[in-house]
Order: sequence, then structure tokens, then C-alpha cells
Amino acid sequence: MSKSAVSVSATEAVACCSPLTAEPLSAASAARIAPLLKALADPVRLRLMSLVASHQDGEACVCDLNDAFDLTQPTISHHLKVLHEVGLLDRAKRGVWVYYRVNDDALGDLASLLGGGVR
Amino acid sequence: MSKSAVSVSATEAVACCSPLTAEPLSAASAARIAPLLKALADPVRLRLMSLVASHQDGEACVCDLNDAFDLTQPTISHHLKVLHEVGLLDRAKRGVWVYYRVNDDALGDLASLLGGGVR
DNA sequence: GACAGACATCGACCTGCGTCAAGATAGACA
DNA sequence: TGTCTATCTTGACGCAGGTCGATGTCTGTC
Repeated sequence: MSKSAVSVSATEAVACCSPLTAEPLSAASAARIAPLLKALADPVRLRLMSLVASHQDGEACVCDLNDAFDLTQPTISHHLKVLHEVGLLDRAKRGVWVYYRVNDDALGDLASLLGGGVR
Repeated sequence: MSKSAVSVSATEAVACCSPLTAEPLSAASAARIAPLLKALADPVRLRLMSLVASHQDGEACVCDLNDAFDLTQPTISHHLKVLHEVGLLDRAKRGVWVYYRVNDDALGDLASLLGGGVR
């Protein structure tokens, strides 16, 4: 699987040479990774990820997230959808409420790509 | 020209903040970090970073980078400028040629933010 | 069955970004 | 000094993306 460009063994990643710096990225790999970064490259979505991740039990209800921003509910819903579509957030509907949870694997892979995460 | 010192220290921008999953990110912190991610959130710039980092001696000339893409030289120059302005790439002009080098601290701090790694 | 609340989707507006062609700048060399 | 080469800057175009108001869908309650 070509995903190896992203999910490189974290133990091999050293401070001096992260996967990104180890060898030239192929155009295909770059095209696959860029959307993940683009999804994170927004202040609102960055805070959403952080809010969800640091929330109790690691998951947060949309109603909680709405209150943290001066934005309308559709806008928050849109940002959550973007994060969900790239795989950074998982969705779970329980009754009337919808809960979001951070996908640690996806986030970890990105960290490995940039700097190796483990130092 | 007097506007050569546009670039900010990417290290300062990130170093202030704890990992994404530890506690909610402030709006100010998110606004500082998002531009860094946005600079990386482009397939061309992702490959440029990778090409520069994995090049001999860790630095690459613009002429080398142009050949790796089906884009015009001004477009490559534009992308390099974006990466330089957020502090992800360092610039050095020697004679006619301009060499770019990856700022490892900036990349490492981004990775720490995403992966929760403590330095 | 009808109503109310939580969340998603749709359509529209406006800003920002990637790209290119053309011109400008700076160092090297005769 | 003048010319050549390598690179950067400017201006313009088209498209993608963030935001909002209005509307739709689903679930639980009376």
C-alpha cells in the first residue's frame, strides 16, 4: 500500500530526518497528504480538533462546539464535515445528539510525516 | 529593496502552545499556527519542502527545483516565497543562484503540536 | 399524529489563492 | 561598460473555499 509514505514506523524517525526530509515525496503522495493538511489549515478547524481532543472522554457534542465560536451552526457543521471527510474526525450519532471524536491514527501519521513525532 | 525581512520565526509561533490534544487551543494560537499549515497544504509546496530537505547538503537551488515540476519558474518562485515567508524555508543567495534550506525547528514544532511529542 | 429540538444540506456572496505572461533586478564575464 | 543568465516581481484571470440565511431530515416528546 502506498500509504507507507505517511505511516512510517515512528521508531525509525529521528530528530534529524523526518519522513518528509528523508526522500523526495512523489506527486501522488503529495496529492494524498495535502488535503489532510488543508483540512487542518484553518483556525476554526484547528480549534475544533483541539476542543474535541481535549474534551471529556475524547469526544464532544456539536452543541458544545457551537458555543465556543462566534459562528453560525451551519458554519460549524460545515467545518466538522470537512474534518470528517478527510478522516481526521469520527462521527457517532446517539439519539438526537451527534458526537465527534479525533482519529488519533490520522493525526499521528501527519505528525510522523512532519517530524517523526517521537524524539 | 527594504522588504526583505518579511519572514517571521516559525519557531516562536508554535513553541508557545501545548500539543493539540492536551488542551483547547486559543483563538490567537490557532490564528498563528494555521498559516504554517496552510503553507504546507499544497501538493507542490509539500514536494518542494521534501525536495529541498532531501537534496544534497540539505539545500537546493531554484534551478534544480524547476525541473521537477511542469510549472513555470515564476510559479515555483511564488511557492518558495510562501514557504519562506512563514519561516519553513531559509533563503541564501550566492552569486547568481538562490539556495533554499528547510528550517528543521519549524517542522519539528509543527510535528510536536500534532503528535503531542514533548521536546 | 403533531410539534419541538439538533444537526445537515442548499444556494449565494465575497474573499483568497494558484497560475501564467511580461517586465524588472542583480551578479558574472568579456 | 555592455551583455547574458538566473531569479524575482507585478498584474490579471479563473476557481476554490469560508460564511451566512433559509430549508430539509431525523429523533424524541406530548
